[in-house]
Amino acid sequence: MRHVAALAGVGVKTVSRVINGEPNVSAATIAKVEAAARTLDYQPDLHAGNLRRADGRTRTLGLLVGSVDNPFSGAVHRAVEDAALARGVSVFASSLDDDPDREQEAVSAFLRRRVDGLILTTISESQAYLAPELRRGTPVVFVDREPAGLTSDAVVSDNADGAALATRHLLEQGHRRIAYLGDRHDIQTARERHRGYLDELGRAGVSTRGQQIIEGLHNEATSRAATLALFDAPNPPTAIFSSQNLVTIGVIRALRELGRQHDTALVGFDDVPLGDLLDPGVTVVAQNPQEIGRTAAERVFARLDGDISAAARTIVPTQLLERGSGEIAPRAEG
Amino acid sequence: MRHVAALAGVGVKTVSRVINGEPNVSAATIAKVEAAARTLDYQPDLHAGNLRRADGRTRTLGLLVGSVDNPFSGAVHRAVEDAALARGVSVFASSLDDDPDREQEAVSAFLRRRVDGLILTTISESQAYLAPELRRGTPVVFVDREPAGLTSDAVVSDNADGAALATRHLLEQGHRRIAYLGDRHDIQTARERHRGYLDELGRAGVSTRGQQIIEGLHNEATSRAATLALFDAPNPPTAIFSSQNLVTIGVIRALRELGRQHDTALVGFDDVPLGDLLDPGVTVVAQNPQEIGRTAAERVFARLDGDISAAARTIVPTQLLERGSGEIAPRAEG
DNA sequence: TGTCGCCTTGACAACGATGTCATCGATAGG
DNA sequence: CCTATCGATGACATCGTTGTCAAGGCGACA
Repeated sequence: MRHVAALAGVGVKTVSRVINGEPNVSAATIAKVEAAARTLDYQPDLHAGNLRRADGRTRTLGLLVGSVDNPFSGAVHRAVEDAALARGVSVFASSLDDDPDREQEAVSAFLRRRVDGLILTTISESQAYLAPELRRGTPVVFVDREPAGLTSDAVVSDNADGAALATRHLLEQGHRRIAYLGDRHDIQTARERHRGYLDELGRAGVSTRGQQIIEGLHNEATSRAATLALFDAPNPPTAIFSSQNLVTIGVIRALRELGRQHDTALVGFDDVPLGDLLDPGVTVVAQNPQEIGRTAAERVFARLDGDISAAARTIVPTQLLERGSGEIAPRAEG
Repeated sequence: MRHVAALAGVGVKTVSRVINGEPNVSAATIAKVEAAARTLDYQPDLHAGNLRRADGRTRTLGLLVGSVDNPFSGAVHRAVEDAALARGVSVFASSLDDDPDREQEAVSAFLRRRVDGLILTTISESQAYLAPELRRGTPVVFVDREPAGLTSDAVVSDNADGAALATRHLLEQGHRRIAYLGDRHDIQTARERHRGYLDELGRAGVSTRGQQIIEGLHNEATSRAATLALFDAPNPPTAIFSSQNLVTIGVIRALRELGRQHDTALVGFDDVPLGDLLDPGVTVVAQNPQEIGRTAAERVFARLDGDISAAARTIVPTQLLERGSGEIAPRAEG
C-alpha cells in the first residue's frame, strides 16, 4: 500500500480510502490511485486491515464436515459456500473423519485464523471446550449432529423420526425380522437412528429381542462383511435398515454377492448416489444436505448480524423415497 | 497476548517465546505463561504474527475445484487436505462452476487473504493475470486442466490418451458408429478428450464424417436430452463415448428410459459413483483424483520449500475399467 | 471582506504479533 | 577479584492496514 501511495503521489490513508470506496476523495485522486494500484497489481491485505478494523471481521468461516469427499458433506459444503460467496466470505473446509483429535485440531486451526463463525460436525463427547469462544461472540452452528455439553444453534435431520419412518415402512410390507445395521455408537446421529428403529418396533408391538442389531459399522467394508455374516447365520433377516450411506452401499454389495438383492428388503438412511438407477432401486430416507448447509450458513450470518435470540435447533425434514428395495415383501417362511 | 503477559507478570515477548517454543525461557516462566494462557483461553492470532514474521507464511492454501459437491472434486480436495494437514496448513476451498467470473473472484479472495499457494482448476481463456503473483513467488499448481497464457506446474490426467483408449476399446468391440457426447468446448479437458476420440478414429481408418458428435453438454439434464434426441433420429449410434461423469450419468438415464442400456455400448470418461453396481456395469476410463490432489499439494509444498526447477506437467495415468457397458457388441444392422 | 463550514488530504497511533537489541545477573575462567 | 560469556527478559520498532484528528483550501453567506 505504501508503494501504491508513493507511485500515486498521495498518502497511504488516501489509498485506503480509494480501495475501500470511502467518500470524499476527488475524482482525479481516485483515478491516480487506481492507476497506480493496477500498475503494481496491488491486492489489499485483508488480515492486516482486519487487525485494525472496528468490526474485527475476517470474512472467513470454518466448516468441519464428515469428510469433504462424502456426498452428504459435499452437498452441505456447497450450500454453505454459496451462502458465503454472496457475502464475500471465504470458507475453510476440513474433514472430521469422526476422530476427536481431528476435531480439536481443526477447530483450533480455525480459531487461530480468527474465523468469524464456525459450522461444525462433531464427534467429541462434549463440545464444552467451545464455551469461551461462544462467550467471545463467535457464532457456532452445529450441523448434522447436535452438540453435547454446550448450548448453541444446531441444524439437523430428524434422525429418530426418519429411522422410525424407515422401520415403519418395512413393517408395513409385513417384515418382522428387520436387521439394524448401524454406525458407531459414539456418533450422536447413529444413536438417534438406533433409537428411532427400536421405538418404532416397540410401537408396532414387535419384539426387539429377536432382531439382529449390529452397530459400529463405519464404512463399506465393515458393513459388507457384517451383512455377509448375517446371511451366514441361522434365521437371516427378511429386511435390513441401514443407518448411513456408506453402510447402505456395503449392504448392497453384500446382497448382490449373495444374489439376494431381490428377496431381501432394504431401506437406507441418507441417500446414495445413483440410488434410483440400481436394480432394485434403493429405497432411502433421504436427508436434505443442501437445506442443512444453507440454513446453517443463514444462522451464522444472522448471528453475525446481531441476532441474539436463544440458541435454536432447526430440524430439516427427511423424505422417504420408495424406489423398490424397500417394497420387497418378506420371503415365505421355511 | 498482552492480557496473558499481564496475568503471568511477564513481558509480551516472553509470552511469544513460550507460545512458539523458543529456547532460553526458564521452566518457571514457561509454567506461569502456560497457566495464564489456559486461564484466558488464549489462541495466538496467526495473521497478526504473520504480518511481522520473517517467512511471511500464512499456512493457508487456496483450492479451486469444479464444484465441492462433485465426486471428482471431492476426492481431489480430500487429498489436498490430507497433505496440508500434515503441515499444519488450512485449505480454502471454492467451487469454480466453470464460470470465469467465479474464477477471478475466488483467486482474488485467496490472494487478498495471502494464501501461501494456489491449486487451481480454471475456465478462463488465459491465466496470464496470475503472472505478477507468480513472480512474487506464490506457487501456483493447476489441476485437472492445463493453464493457458502462463507457464506453471500442472497435474492432469492424460485426457487425449484416455479418450483414445475408450474409443479404441469400442472400436475393438466392432463398433463403427460411436457417438461422442462432450462437455463445453471452452473447457480444456473437453477439447483434449474430443481430440483423442477423433485421433483414434483416424488411426483406425474410420471416417469421422458419419459420427454423431455433440458438444456443449454440461450436466445430466442436457446430456440426457441429447441422448434421447440421438435415438429419435435416423441411424442411432451403436456405441457412445461420454466425456465427463455427469454426462455419463445423463446418458445412462436416457438409455434406461429407452430400454437400450443392454444394446448400446457406453464408455465414460471419469468414474461414476457405484458404476460397478449398475446393470450393466459402467465401463469407464477412470481418473485418479486422489493422486492428482496429492501430487498437486506436493508440488506446492516443494515450491514453498525452495524448489525452483522449471515448471513441470505431471500426468496421472488413467485406467480402463471394464464393467459391462463398454463390452456390448454392435447391434446387427437393419 | 471576514467567518463559517465543507471537502480533501495526510500525519499519527493502534491492531496483535515477532525481530532486534540492550540490559541484568549469574557463572566460569584467569 | 575482575572480566568475558551466556541465559533470561523486556523495550521498542515494525509488519500493512484503518480510525482519529487536525490542517489547508475553497466557496457561500452575511
